[in-house]
Amino acid sequence: MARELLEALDQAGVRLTGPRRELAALIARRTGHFTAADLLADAEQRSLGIGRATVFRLLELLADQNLVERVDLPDGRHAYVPCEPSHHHHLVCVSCGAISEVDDCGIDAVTAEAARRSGFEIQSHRLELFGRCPRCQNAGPRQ
Amino acid sequence: MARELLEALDQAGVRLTGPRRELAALIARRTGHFTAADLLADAEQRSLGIGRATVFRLLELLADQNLVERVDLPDGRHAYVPCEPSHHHHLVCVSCGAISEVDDCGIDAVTAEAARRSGFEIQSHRLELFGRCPRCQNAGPRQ
DNA sequence: CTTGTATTGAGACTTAGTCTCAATACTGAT
DNA sequence: ATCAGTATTGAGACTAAGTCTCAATACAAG
Repeated sequence: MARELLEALDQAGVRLTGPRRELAALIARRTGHFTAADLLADAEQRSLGIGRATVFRLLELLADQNLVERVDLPDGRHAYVPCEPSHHHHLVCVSCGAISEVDDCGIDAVTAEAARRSGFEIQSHRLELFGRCPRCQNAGPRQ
Repeated sequence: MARELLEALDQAGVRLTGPRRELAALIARRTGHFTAADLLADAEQRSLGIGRATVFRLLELLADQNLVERVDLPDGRHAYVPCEPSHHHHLVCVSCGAISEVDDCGIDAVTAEAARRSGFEIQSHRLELFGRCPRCQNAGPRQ
């Protein structure tokens, strides 16, 4: 998966540098969502000597490329989720942080209806679903 | 509208203090969304001597009471929107910041379908729509 | 009025993110 | 292979966003 990220970056015409390869590997081995701080901590723990700015810069690059999506958690923090470049939405598990992707399955009708009612010209939308993944449901009763 | 906010706070059993009255008035005279920093700037401009902490504390109170909703702007900033306490979503004008509320109009079906496909037990969701309001559309071509 | 307690402002502190700049290291051309 | 030009880098200063503490204040119930 790190390979996919790197290939996509290559496609985008940016240099495949050491820090970028290392960060791609760190992102690949993460499960679920993570914050910039998480990634930074991973890098520091391994003494990779990667600066804060580099982490933010890479995340921005990946987000521009739609290889990673920014998610706003219910508590207001910003997290990132590695994902397919096509348009879709995320289901976020509030217990373990696992992420599942869902395609549009009907949202377009909702946005069209909202546009009709309000007169707005809708340019983009963001839908985030929060709940518990199947594993956490099995693992025990609601925390 | 400031009155409504204050009444609701009173209902909630908190004290109706000077700073809270003043901030409620400032919120009431705002149109569209605003950030904590905006409110703080309003207060400072009028030399109300209201501290930063007080502003954040009131916003949190209002959010708990669903009198104000937190919106994550596309650029990642956090904003607040005064609104009805019932569940609904917001249309945000990216030109002027105007806000329009839309009720669910079909989202529940979408979340139910997503739950069915993924196995998640969905607890909450957040939908934000971004575009241009009718006024900005008339005001001129896309910026 | 008085009194108990919620609320306050100040400002230190933490966390998130941006910016600058000289040093480094890719990469395509030779 | 090596070279040269330039994108990228890390360090750390900086800004912005938000939280926390604590002594002082002010609300509101009696």
